[in-house]
Amino acid sequence: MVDRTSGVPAFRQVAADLREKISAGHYPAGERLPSERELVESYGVSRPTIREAVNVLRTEGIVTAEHGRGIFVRPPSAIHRLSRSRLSREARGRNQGAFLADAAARGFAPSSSVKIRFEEADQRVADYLRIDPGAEVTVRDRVMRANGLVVQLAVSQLPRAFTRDTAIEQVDTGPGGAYARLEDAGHPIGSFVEHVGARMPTPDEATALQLTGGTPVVTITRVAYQDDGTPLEVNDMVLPADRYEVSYEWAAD
Amino acid sequence: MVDRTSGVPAFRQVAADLREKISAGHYPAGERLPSERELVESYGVSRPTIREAVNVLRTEGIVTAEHGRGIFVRPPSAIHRLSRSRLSREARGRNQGAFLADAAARGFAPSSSVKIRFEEADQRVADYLRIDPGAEVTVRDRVMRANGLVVQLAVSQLPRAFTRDTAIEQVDTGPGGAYARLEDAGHPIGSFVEHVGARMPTPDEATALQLTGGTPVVTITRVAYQDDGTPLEVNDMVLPADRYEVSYEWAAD
DNA sequence: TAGTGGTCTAGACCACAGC
DNA sequence: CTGTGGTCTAGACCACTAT
Repeated sequence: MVDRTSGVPAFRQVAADLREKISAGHYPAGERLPSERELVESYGVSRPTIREAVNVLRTEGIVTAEHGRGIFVRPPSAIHRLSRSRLSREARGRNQGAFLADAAARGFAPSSSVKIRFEEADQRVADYLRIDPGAEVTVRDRVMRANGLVVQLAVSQLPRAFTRDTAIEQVDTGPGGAYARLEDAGHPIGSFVEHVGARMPTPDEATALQLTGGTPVVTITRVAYQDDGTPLEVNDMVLPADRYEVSYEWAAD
Repeated sequence: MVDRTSGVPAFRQVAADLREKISAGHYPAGERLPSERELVESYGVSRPTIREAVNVLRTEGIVTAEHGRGIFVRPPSAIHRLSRSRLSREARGRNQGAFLADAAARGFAPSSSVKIRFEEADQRVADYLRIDPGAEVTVRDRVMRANGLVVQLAVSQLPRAFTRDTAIEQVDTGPGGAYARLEDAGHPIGSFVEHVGARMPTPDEATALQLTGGTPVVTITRVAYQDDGTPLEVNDMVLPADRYEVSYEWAAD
């Protein structure tokens, strides 16, 4: 029931009550909540009010609604842990790059599709790569899946001058991935910088990543540098925040 | 106007149309949108439908609603850039710790409030610190502000054995901050690990950080290790995703 | 005081899931 | 077929902002 004198909106009281019941284990993970019409009865408010309360919990990522089935408590997602060691030369030597290294370490079935195109660099990419805006870049647009589920989007851009006549311009970059091909072509990787942020997904990203409710995405922009400091690649990654944790470690200085 | 035959819900059509007008510059950043009642007229739908469309944009962080004033296009936020150099010994030598180093670098007026308490470590913290659950930890609960605006929450926990009789148990830890005091006490910092993720804020966090609409938070769990590998501190930070970008750089290996 | 967003009602019909 | 969530209407009243 709802306290009409408290000044707190009814839908917030309902949301708070359901949130508390969920965290107290009254509705365990995976469990179905009472139907909206049952909640209308038990809280004594109208259905739009119940729906607004449920929307609060959906935006918080606590529940998901399934059309025709009900409202379910969202189980915690399996977390992919990424650490910088995924980019080590040693990992490249063993297999085909960062994503496959993660798959091997965590035992999921990886698959990915790649589209390759050639474009003129926009201002932002040109700044990262220290080339002129409009210079030609090779764009590798990747969708990565784990057990069929899309888990990562990545758009990698490299100056075309570094990729011509290499397998980087092919769908299959071969063992060790694009970084191994850069090294083959006389561009030894010297260092990486990753810029990490988070935001709400665009509608396109939400569709591609099958994001329900209020799940944010983690964005990582990685820049790979040659050992003389020349930028070789900028890679924009988008990951569902509920399925990833990224770790970095370093020695104090 | 809305196409009733397309199968796309009316509120999504309205949201998509407004989104497009905003990104096309028809409504520039900071601009007020037409009022809900005006939108009712121009799209030919009911007010709840308009409100649902506006809620989509609010969840995406594109607009904010201000009671009694209107709906406004959200300007991009000033970004705080954090890099690992904020934790260098050299930065500690210059001032009073990571947050003040950021303030000095970026020229905002920093302020913070600290609450100190002593607790028994929970399982998660005990795992990080490699101590027994229930062992006493010193908890430093900090709220950090830039020009008066809350920009960061941080809860730092250290085994009490390392903090007894040090300024870490005081509100003011002195020059160089808690890490400098640990080093004074014979615990030289050897390395750091940071685990980065993102999620929607809890209601409490949304209030504390004054988050409107669908702004996610970036979470960073930092563990500081002594040079012999002993964990010294675990620090859970919560930052508004629209105001922060965190960077890490390292040499390829 | 007028205009704004915030909340809420009591319905209606549709689309999907599952028996 | 029944029950579920998804969408939508046409109002109503409240609280806040600005003039």
